[in-house]
Amino acid sequence: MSANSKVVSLDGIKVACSGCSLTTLCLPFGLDSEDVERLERIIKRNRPVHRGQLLFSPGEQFRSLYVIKTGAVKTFTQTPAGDEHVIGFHLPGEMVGLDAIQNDHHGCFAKALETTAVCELPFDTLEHLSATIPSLQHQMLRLLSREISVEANMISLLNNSTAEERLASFLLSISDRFSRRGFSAVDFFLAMSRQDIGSYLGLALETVSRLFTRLQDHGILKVDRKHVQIKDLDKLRSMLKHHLPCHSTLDQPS
Amino acid sequence: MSANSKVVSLDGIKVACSGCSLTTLCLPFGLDSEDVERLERIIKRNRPVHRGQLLFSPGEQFRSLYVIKTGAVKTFTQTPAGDEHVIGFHLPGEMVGLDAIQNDHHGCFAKALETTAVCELPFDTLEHLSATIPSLQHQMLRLLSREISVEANMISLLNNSTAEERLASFLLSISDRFSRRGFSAVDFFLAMSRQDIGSYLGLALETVSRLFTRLQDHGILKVDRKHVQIKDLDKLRSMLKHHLPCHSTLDQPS
DNA sequence: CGATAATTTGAATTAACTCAACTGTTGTGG
DNA sequence: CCACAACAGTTGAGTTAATTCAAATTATCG
Repeated sequence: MSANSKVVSLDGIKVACSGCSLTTLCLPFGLDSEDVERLERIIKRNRPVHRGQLLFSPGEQFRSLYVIKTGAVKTFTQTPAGDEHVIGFHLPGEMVGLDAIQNDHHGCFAKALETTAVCELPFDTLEHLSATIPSLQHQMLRLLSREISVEANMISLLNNSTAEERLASFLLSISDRFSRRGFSAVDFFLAMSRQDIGSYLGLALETVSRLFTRLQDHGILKVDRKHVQIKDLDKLRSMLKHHLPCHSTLDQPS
Repeated sequence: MSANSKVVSLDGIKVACSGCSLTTLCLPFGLDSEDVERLERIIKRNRPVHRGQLLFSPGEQFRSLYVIKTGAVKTFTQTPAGDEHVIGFHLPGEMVGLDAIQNDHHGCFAKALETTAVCELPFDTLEHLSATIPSLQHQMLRLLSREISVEANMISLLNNSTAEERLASFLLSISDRFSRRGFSAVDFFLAMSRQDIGSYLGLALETVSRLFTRLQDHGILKVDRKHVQIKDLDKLRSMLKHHLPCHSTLDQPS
């Protein structure tokens, strides 16, 4: 609502992708330093988004893609009754808003789960730049394609897995994404509530809670509210080895 | 396996997007006639794919995207135990293989459900062409983005709907896609088996069968094996009005 | 025409859900 | 700074939608 007038000082400040720890996980991947510089120039630095604040809402005109720099964001829809349906969680290095390219309008909410810094990429400018930087165009297509693969995997998980396998898969995904960022793969804080996890995995929040307890009883996890420690990563992994596809396309770098 | 040597006569034959009834549903949408001509020149005409034949398999090098011209294709993965997990069904005007851009390798099988004609788009050439035709680049991004939206909708469906709502949604999707192609929205043949539908919707094949019977008993459908007639479209639609998101992004043209 | 595969239908089972009560945590205003 | 309200999480008990297993029936294809 309120305009950016109070933070003009931040506007136009050059964003340094080149110095960013996310550079190999993010859009600049595969670009040479000159092209990264051209990309940097179109990125808007935004003021941090605080817990509970929205990046965008359904129906809003699509102008920009957002890359999470720090923090965490959930995307979700809402029913007329007011129930939230969580679509996904977005961690540093991950892009939000890709579904809106389709028809120029956002189709979901994006809400910060904690204080979050984002890079804003005005899409029309990004598209123009893509046409002149082949590796950027390629990287854009890869990112979209990757999102399709990730979602296809999610569909497969929802179709073919028990509640326990879903939670195991979720925790391994979070673990993997944290570890790529250089954080611990076995000790982290979840930014989202049990309700959010349940909504995302198609489970009742009570089921999620019970599963955390059960995994802790089995010595696989140590759970203290949002603080999760994986005590037996191999056992957690073995929980979803069963009906996994032969050729898994996931877990490819960048 | 066998090379194209027996059908060289078909190779290099110009594919006429301009005369194709799918042109407004397909990649050429939004391109002017000159650009459509440039696109046509890179499309390979392939010999028809017969029922049961594969377009590609997991692990195979990604070279081309495919657009279904006529017929139907299912994409699926396979577990070590040999169980199929259906990811999606692809009807005329729809593209297959978008998930493989990500890492240059296919991650699933694509199998013809009936005799199917496809347009093959060599991806590296398509990418080069995109860089010089802004509207083609835009259309590519839109197509990928659309796929993301469709999959997000599927995730929401699997997370929040009963078996009955899933089947209703599936039938309405098929109906919609047929009607866009100029075919009847209320009278069509399903190319896929009950097993395939069940796998796609995360249901046991017996459940799918029972639901068809129940919808027929309620006067909503007339089902004779693969032949489905929708007798009460409004009632079918009302079955999934309940926990639908407020702002649905789906059902946008092209 | 016969064999194999696909579909339908029935009966019993179960994983996850809903409802409900309770506990612990967090943040806010007096 | 504490009290209390609102929220988030845990645990228990009973219910149910969809499953699995089983059997019968109907297509389809060589």
